Parts: sequence; structure tokens; C-alpha cells
Amino acid sequence: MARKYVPEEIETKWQKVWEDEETFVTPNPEPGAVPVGKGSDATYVLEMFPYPSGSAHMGHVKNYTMGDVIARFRRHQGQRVLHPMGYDAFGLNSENMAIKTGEPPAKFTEEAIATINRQLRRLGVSIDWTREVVTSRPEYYKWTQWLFLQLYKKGLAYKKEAPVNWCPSCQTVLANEQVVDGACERCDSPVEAKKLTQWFFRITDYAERLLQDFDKLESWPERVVTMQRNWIGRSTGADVVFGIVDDEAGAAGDETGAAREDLKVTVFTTRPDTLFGATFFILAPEHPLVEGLVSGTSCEEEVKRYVAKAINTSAIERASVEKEKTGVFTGRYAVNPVTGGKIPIYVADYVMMDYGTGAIMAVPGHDERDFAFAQKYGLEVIEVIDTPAEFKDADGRLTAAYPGDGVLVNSGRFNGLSKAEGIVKVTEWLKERGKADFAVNYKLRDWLVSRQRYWGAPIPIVYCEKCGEVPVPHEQLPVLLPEITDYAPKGKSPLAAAEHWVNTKCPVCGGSARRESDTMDTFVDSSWYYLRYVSARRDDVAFDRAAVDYWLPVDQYIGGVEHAILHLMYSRFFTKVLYDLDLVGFEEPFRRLFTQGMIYYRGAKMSKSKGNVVSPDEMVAKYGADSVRSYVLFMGPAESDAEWNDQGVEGVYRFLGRVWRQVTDAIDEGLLRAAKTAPAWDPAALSSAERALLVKTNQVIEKTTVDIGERFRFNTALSAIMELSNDIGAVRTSGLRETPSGRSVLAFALKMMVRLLEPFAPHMGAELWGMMGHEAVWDASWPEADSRFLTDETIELAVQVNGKVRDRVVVAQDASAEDVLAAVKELPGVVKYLEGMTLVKEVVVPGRLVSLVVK
RNA sequence: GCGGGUGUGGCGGAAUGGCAGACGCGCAUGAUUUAGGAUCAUGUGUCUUUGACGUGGAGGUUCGAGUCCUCUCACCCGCACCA
Repeated sequence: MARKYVPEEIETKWQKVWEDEETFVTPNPEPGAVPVGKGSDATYVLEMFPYPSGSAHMGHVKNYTMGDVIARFRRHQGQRVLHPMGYDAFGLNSENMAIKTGEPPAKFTEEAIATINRQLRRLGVSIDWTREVVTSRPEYYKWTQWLFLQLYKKGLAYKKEAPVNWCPSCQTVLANEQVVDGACERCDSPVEAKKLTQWFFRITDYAERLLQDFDKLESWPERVVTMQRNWIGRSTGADVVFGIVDDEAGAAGDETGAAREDLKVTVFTTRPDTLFGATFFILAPEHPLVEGLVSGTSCEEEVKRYVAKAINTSAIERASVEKEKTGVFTGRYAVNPVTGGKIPIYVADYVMMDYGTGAIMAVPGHDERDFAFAQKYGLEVIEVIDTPAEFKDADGRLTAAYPGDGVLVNSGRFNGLSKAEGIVKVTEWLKERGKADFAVNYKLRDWLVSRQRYWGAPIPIVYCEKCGEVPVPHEQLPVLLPEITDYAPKGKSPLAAAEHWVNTKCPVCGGSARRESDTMDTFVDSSWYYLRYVSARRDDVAFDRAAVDYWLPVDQYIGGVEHAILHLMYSRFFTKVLYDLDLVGFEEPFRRLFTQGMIYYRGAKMSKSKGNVVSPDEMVAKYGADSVRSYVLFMGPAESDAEWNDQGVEGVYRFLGRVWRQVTDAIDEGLLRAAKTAPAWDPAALSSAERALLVKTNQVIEKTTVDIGERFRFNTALSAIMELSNDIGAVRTSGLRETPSGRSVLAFALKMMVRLLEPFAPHMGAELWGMMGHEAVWDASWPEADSRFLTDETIELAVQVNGKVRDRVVVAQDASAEDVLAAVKELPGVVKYLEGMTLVKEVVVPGRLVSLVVK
């Protein structure tokens, strides 16, 4: 008697089998057993590892299911698949819990890991758990610290004073990500800028390679590449040196004025061609020259007041484009290096200290911002690029800045050049005179990695009274996090208060020393975890080179687009550094990247505060893992956002129930007792109904293979399998089961349906495949479509006359165009439209349609 | 402002330049059932229905356009005084 479909029963059964038999454990090849380099049989499928806050959500379910479908599919194709899992376990969630409760963050972290671990196993994700990594455990962060030291030795990790985000209420430094609209994410107080000495990684050294190596990627979403490109923000132009002179009256600055004539300020500009139109000069309020320039002048008071105000204005407010431009005159002048003319120097907060040199030449005629400033302060505007009339008033004066292309005018010897020529010629002319050079500028800043936080990897540096800054030697790693009781930050890292830990001995001279008390940004942990998986249990190396060479780079990386910039760019940077250190043999870690869309519910992103969360646990309990897995991929294209629909998951559950019944009923009828291998059908001996089902089955094999393997269109793969199920259902009452060949076709269709569905619904796949008398569906090779049965013998073509479908014609699949046309011209629906007309064109699209044009 | 993307039934969505709406949800009718649920069958873009119209809008290319080109509107995402 057919068993009822009880997902929980079969799912827990197979999950236990997979666990007990270590089905998905994939060891590294024995040393020497494989050729050096990436294994031709090796595939690395990786999903971004979760941050363990509480429990897994539907986004995780989608992410890990997608990876699992691909991993299972590749295994069926004969690949050895590395499909590991781990936890990005350092970070603020557990730390904030610790601050609130006084209990150690490790406790919350490990609890969350246990929960997510259980959830992933309950979903039947085929993971090699022997490779699990947890970034907050000493056996992992030992190697994070080791990597820090590799960068340190290369001069890529360094300290400098830098402004950071400071929350006065929480008494702590915040990461940029924790600053939301200029306010603290946790308490909403406005964030202040504070100068602190911080550790940085010199990612700017790699800016050019990070841009160039996009060419080395096989398949990344264009928008991710674009976002990174914009973030790196390369622009080309020139550094131009301006001299500074005293004001003509010389009243206030007489005594020091002489010295200032030698003073030089460099600006970066993308438009050296407009230099003749530079009518004033601006310094950022934070520019180091400002104070000296104005000291003792009549402008001093006003400038100092302005600077103080600008520095106290929040970054968000100051960066607002809508804000009216403001500035103050310094009483000093710069010398335009091409005209020799004196131009006034202003201080204005629309010039930022952290881009370029913090000083600009202002060309109001051809820069909108400079134009607005010139208007407000009555400064001269000169047209130096021939400007279209719509930018001018009746007198020919500019009414708006013209930033476009044009011919140079009012520019002396350079008149008549194009914008592009002007950029080159003006720079070259100045370069010969030592006043400029070609320059490239990036928006990318060095990566600030120190955090004044407890729950992170300690930076492995000690400060010795005698030897200064000393890296912790390899043998002394890991620098363990000390156990403390008060996790609340008080302006510096909670670690700084752990005196017994901070006080240590200098590794060089043995004298008394103090440990660095800052910890590393958690993005450091996640920038190399994909390497650790290959050697997760090794305690003598971070990763084994031969194993890395065999498995990496990652063939398919899958995750959310929210990591488009930070995580993905930091990982690319790390890989390049490791390549330069000859620790890995490739420069890009992720060959193919897939960014999945988010799951919404009731019109919004799921969140606990909105109370619109769909719990994976509840859904799995109600419908089973197979249904939840299948539904998250059936919702729509995996890369698009999609809205969770309670009835949608029910529909998929019904579909799986139908598959279950179709197969179990067939087994009860003895239909599947047929031979275990596919019979070699004789095309000529098949009835049309048999052939139709056989063709459908082969078409679905073909489509599913392409949809999973090449297109990542899981929704259409599932649709196709549903169609197959519908067709199987439709022959239930037909005569198909009355003949041996009919029964064998039906049995074949049922088997293929189970096989094709298995990556999505692996438990049902294992159960039904077993009930059919086979073993270990997860090891079976992927079905291949039989090209003899991909099309039917006859096909129906639509017949168009002047673009409108007027009739249909059934012809042999391989009929010639002549035969088709001859048949078409007999059709009553066509004859009607041909009468009294002249046939001017005939188009036959094989397998599609026929199109006739008449006049 | 700059960059990227998306617009198709009541809903999610499908469609190498070739019969728009596959598949699923929902809905309707029927069968089964004491009833409900489940299951099965049939139907389901719109309209003034012998036919016409339909993929945000307007043009264009083509025998043929959701798909390619030009312009335009709406929404979403990223960056944003980047010199």
C-alpha cells in the first residue's frame, strides 16, 4: 500500500544516513596523488558564511539551498565538490549582548552557531562539516593574526592618526557601517569626528590592480564590478603647483610675508585645460596651511571662526549637496602658474581634506560648484572653453558653468585646442617648468582595521619601552583574548583595562611591554576564510599550499549584494597580497559570483522589529525541508528580490505530494519493476503517445541541465519538472500502461522526474530512488538527454499572412521549406488571404513558423 | 547630479528577433465527500468576440519586436560638493 508523504519522517531519516556515512565529506587529495594546480575534477562551491546572530533567516535558506543545488548537481556530473561552511563569528551582535548581560560574547556566539548549524542540517544542505571554521575561535584567529603580521612585514599594515566616528553617548568608536545618517546605530546620538591613532592596511597600493583585474574574472554581475569601480574612483588629471604671495597692502602680514613667497600648494585637477579660467583658489578648512597663512592677518579671527564651525559640522550635513556654499577670504593670494595672475585664496567647506590634496583651483566658468561659489562672493568668471549659447545671457556672459567639451578660448598659446589636447598640452607645458605633472587620483582610502572593541582578533603587536613597536613572533600566536568582566567600551578598547593581559614582556629584549589593545575589523576575518576551509584542522599552517592549488580559486561564490564592495573588495585585496607573498598562485579568489535577491514579506524586508518574519523552522516543520528549499528557488529568478507568499509554498508542497503519489502508485502497480537501465527504444516502434512522453522527458532533462548548470534559473527548471509531472499525470488513464513499451516509457519518465528533482528535494529524491530499487541517488551520474528524442516526428507551425497568424500546419519535423510552403498554400485559412493578392515574400523558420507577405 | 537596474494578466513570473502570458498562486464550475480539507477534471489577458486589441508611453528597424535602436515616463538600488 502506498505510503503517505510525511516529509519530516523521510528527511530526518536521510539526514541521519548522510551524517553517519559521512556522505559529503570530501577530503583533500593525497599529496602527490594529483597533478599540481587546480584539479580538473575539483569544483569549489561557496556561499558567503553567515554571521551568527540568533538564527538563520529565509535569506540564508535561499543562499545555502542555491549553493546546495549547484554542489549536488556538480557531484552528479562527476566532480569532487568542496562545499564547506563556517561562521563569521566575531562582531557586535554578541558583544552588545555581552555588554547588556555581562556574560561573555563567546557564549552567545556559540549558542547562535549551534542553532544555525542545526537549521542547516535540517535543510539537508550537503556540507562537509569536517571543514567548519569559526572565526572567533583561537585556532582560526591565530592565523588571522599571522596574516596581519605578513602584511605588517611587507609594510602593508601601518599606524597613523586619523579621524574616526565617535559616539559620545556610547563612549566608543564606531565603524562606518554603524553610522546611519550621521548618527549612532545603537543610541541615535550624532556621531562626532575624533582623531585617534589607528591601524590601516595599505589597500590603496593595490587600487590599480583591483581595477585592472576585473578582466581576470569569469562571471561577476556587472553592477558589482561597477560599484567597486566607482568606489575605487580612479580619475586622471594633473597635480599643479601654485605659489602663494602676500596681499598687496601687506598690512598685517608684513614680517612673515617674505617667507611666504616661497610657499607652494599643490592641487589635483582633472581639468588642467581650464587653468586660464582659475580665478580663485580654495583650501579645505582642515588644510594644514590655513592656520599659518592667516596668522597675524586681519582675516585671522574670521577664518578661525569659520574653520571651527566647519569642523564641528557633521559630515552628513557638510556633504549635503543642497547646502549653500560658504567660505571666507584669507587675505592671501595664489599665483596662477599659466597666467602669473594673483587669485584670492578662500577657505570653504565644500573642499574636502580627504580627497586629492585638500586644495583646489576654482574654475567657475566650467565647474558648477565653483560657479555657485563665485556667484555668491562676486568672483570673476572667465570662459575658457568655447561655450554653447544656452549657457550665456544676451551679453555673452556665462549664466551657468559649462562642464562639457569644447575648444579652448581665452587661453593664450593654447587657444584652439580641444579639451583633450588642452589637458595634455597645458600639463606638459607646466611640467617643463617644474610646476605640474600628470597624476592619477583614487577615492579609495586605506582600510582602517583597528577597532576599540573586545570581540575581535587582537592585533598581534606589543609596545616595548626600549624596542618600540614589536610584532608578536609566530611561536607566540595566537594572542588570546583575555577573559574580562566589563565589556562596555569607555573610549578605548575594553582590552586596555585588562592589566594582567596588557602588561607583557617584549619578545625582543624581554623587558616590560604593553600589548596593543585594539582588535581587528571583522572584515579581516572574512577576507581569507575561503582559504582556511582547505586546511581547517591544520594547526601548523594557515592553509596547505598544495590543497589550495588543487581547490582554488572558488568556482562559484554566492551571496547577497550587500557585500558588493567591502567584503568582496577586501577579499580580492587579500588574495593579491598573498599572491605577491607567493602564498597562493592566483590573483582573484572568486571566478564566478552570483548575487541573490532578497526575500520580502508583506511588502517589506523581513525584520523582527516590523514583525514580518517568516521563520524557516516553522516552515520546515509544516511543509518539510524539500518544499521550503524548492519554494525559495521557485519564487522567481534567484538574482531578483521576491516576496514570500504563504500560498506559494503550499503550491510547491502540493507539487511534491503529487510527485510522491505518482511514483508510489506506479511502484504499487509494479510499473517500476522494469529493467534498471533505460531500454534502447526503437524510434520506429513507438506509438505517438509513447514518443510524446519520451520527447517531453528528454526535453525536460535538457532544460533542467542547462537551467541549473549554466543559467542559474532554478525557477524555470522546476517549472519544467512540473510540466513533466503534468504530462505523466495526463497519461494516467491513457493506454500507455497497457503495452510493455508504454510501461517502460512511463517508468523512464517517472525515474527522470525523481532524478531531476533531487537537487532541489534531495530527501524525496533519496527516498523515492530507494523505493524504486536503486541506491545512493546523490552518487548517481546526471541524466543525459537522448538526442534522438528531443523533438517529435511532426510539428505544428503557425502560418502568418502579413504578420498575423491565420492558420496552422502539421508537417514532418524535418520537412523541407518547399514542402512546407506547398502545404501551407493549400490551407483554407491561408487561401482566403491569398486570393487576388500578389505573394511578395515567403519566410520559413524551421520548427517555428511560416510567414507570407502579400500585396 | 552621476552610475546601474526594473516596468508583461488579479498575484509571483515564462518567452535563442518567430504562435505573448509556460509553470505556480488565486479564482470559477464539476466529480468525489455527511461536511470541510485533500484529491481529480475543465476553464481563467481585455473588449463592443465571424473579429480586434494587448508586454509603462511615443517613434523607428524588420516579413515579424516583450526582446534591437532613438526619445520619454515611473519606480528601485548604489555613489554623491571626488575638484
